[in-house]
Amino acid sequence: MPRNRRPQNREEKRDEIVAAATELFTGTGYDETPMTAIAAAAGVATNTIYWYFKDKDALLVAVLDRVLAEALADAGTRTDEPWSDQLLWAVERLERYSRLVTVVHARTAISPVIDAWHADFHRLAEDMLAGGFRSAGVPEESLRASIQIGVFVIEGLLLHPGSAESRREVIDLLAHPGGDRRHPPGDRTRTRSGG
Amino acid sequence: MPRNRRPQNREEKRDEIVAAATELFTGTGYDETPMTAIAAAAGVATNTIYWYFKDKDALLVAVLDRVLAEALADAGTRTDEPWSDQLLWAVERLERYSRLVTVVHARTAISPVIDAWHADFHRLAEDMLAGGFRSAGVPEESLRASIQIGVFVIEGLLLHPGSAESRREVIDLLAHPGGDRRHPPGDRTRTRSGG
DNA sequence: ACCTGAACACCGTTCAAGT
DNA sequence: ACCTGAACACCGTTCAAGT
Repeated sequence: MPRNRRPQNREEKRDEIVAAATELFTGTGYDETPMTAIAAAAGVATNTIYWYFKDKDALLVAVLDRVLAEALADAGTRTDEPWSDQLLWAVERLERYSRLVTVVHARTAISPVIDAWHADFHRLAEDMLAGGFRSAGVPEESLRASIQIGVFVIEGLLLHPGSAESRREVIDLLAHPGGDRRHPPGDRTRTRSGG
Repeated sequence: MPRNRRPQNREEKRDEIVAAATELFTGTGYDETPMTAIAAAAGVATNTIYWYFKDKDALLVAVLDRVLAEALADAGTRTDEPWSDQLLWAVERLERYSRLVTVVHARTAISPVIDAWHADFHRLAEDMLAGGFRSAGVPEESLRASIQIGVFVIEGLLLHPGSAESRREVIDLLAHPGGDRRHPPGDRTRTRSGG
């Protein structure tokens, strides 16, 4: 009996469970998918899931990690595009996970693992936004607030999926708060300064 | 037997149930409070709640209506203050309901009543923000996007309660996106807008 | 180590029965 | 019309028992 056959199967079966949970959590919803459904989709007995994961929240964390890693890998190929295009792409890329966004917020209040993941994710998002805003010329004094607004706007767009047009409008305004540097929808002068 | 004694008691008991649910939903959480706890707090049998409300979601809607009506009544006394102060006040006033905000988002996907309430609420918030942004001199062309950003930022502040300082920063930047009209960091005196 | 059938505790909701 | 005790269906999790 080879020593390392089991461990390999273990990885595979774990992945199958996470894959099934990802599909069900994003498509049907976390509260709406019983553990029995995940088990059935993965082809194991319900309680087998508890061999691989402490509880349903731990499984959710595995799903979140998986989904985030994929998205980051995709994003890696786009770092040379303009700032607002990257933002727009990220929002559209993540929109399919809007149910995960809401459930993370809902469970943050009660599940320490989800809370920790949520905090980590915010740190990551803030770091990425900091780079973008700096490159867009946002002054250092308003950088922190701009980042916060950026995070909230992105979350908002994910939570309330709307038309492509309004998405573009919102991202443009977010990425170039001064009003300049905008790609002209039909060129226009910007109305700045108090009056 | 007086004809109208019963209806009066009915109102009262309904109110007691809603009051108990409000306290428990905001303090403990929606998913975390069983119907039995609400019934116990209101002094009725569990299934009596179902005489007054179709189901738990309908009770949640009653809670939301109650809480929103109170907040709007409070807000009515503040309409003469400057725009960004009103915004800040609203956020701080609503912060105690952050658990309601998350549960509304979570249940919007599955409960038609909650979905309808949520849509109504967004319309209301957008109307109020439209007035504020217009008075702050936001140009008509970027008004729609500004309103959306405003809604997202307010929701974000409610979902992620932070320090008073960062709250103020974010609201200031949101209310005066041009960058002018801001109170200088050291100085506490407010530059009254409009002039 | 890995997997399972059966049971447990809990919860939203319903029902038949009372006044 | 209003209220209730008891039951039902469902779900996350655990346990004792298997390999």
